[in-house]
Amino acid sequence: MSVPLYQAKAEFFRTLGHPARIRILELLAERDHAVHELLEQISIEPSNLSQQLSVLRRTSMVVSQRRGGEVVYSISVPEVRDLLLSARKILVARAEAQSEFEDELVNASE
Amino acid sequence: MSVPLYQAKAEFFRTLGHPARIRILELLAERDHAVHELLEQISIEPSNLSQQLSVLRRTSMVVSQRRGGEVVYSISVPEVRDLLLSARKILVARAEAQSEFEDELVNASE
DNA sequence: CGATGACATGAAGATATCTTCAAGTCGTGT
DNA sequence: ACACGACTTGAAGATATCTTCATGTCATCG
Repeated sequence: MSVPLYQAKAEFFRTLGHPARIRILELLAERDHAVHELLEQISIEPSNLSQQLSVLRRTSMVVSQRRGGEVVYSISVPEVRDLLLSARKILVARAEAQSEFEDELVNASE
Repeated sequence: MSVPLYQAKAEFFRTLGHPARIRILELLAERDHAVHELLEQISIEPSNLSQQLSVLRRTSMVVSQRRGGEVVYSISVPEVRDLLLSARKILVARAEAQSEFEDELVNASE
């Protein structure tokens, strides 16, 4: 392997590390979207969206195809869906742990 | 929720977006480690390791406890293990898809 | 053909993240 | 009390990432 696995993993996670890109992937996880459809859902400048799509393309997370006047994007790696779900679970678990801790502070009885 | 979920997710993935932090989490996924033990496995300056540990602490991915002369770190959210596994699977799938594509180019018969 | 809508690209300033260095804290053994 | 090992912290320069603006491409429609 040319690039160590842990470095590839880091790069992979880094491409997920942007709110717009997360939203894009979540929308594409539901169904394919044309760029102008994404634009309706995500409040971001068109050229910025294009940039974000280009980093997702570069890292092979999505693929695009021209369909008449529009360009349609789809998720290339369906497993990304599971990953987003895992992340959600962890965030929820972490949030709960956090609020338990706050509860302990409030009921300073334990 | 104060911060939209997709933004929290992005932050979460961003903290995974660094080779050293991935290595730390992988080591901690096996078992707890003292800082000097991590230092043996990861080629990085002590102060840099400390910085990376501090971002993992800040985002509640790990917790630390002093034990005598040393500081022992552990994973706070066990589900991180699954996440790293998912990531590995995706990377492998993506790598395979990539090499299939290269094969098609070579055997330009299809 | 010319105009228009839908996207992509390049460049540049603003912002965030990395890495390293110097200094500081906290226990332990002497 | 002192020195030393194990870590942490703050600051600063180097590097990477974001956002925006100006411009360019491509297909369709009149």
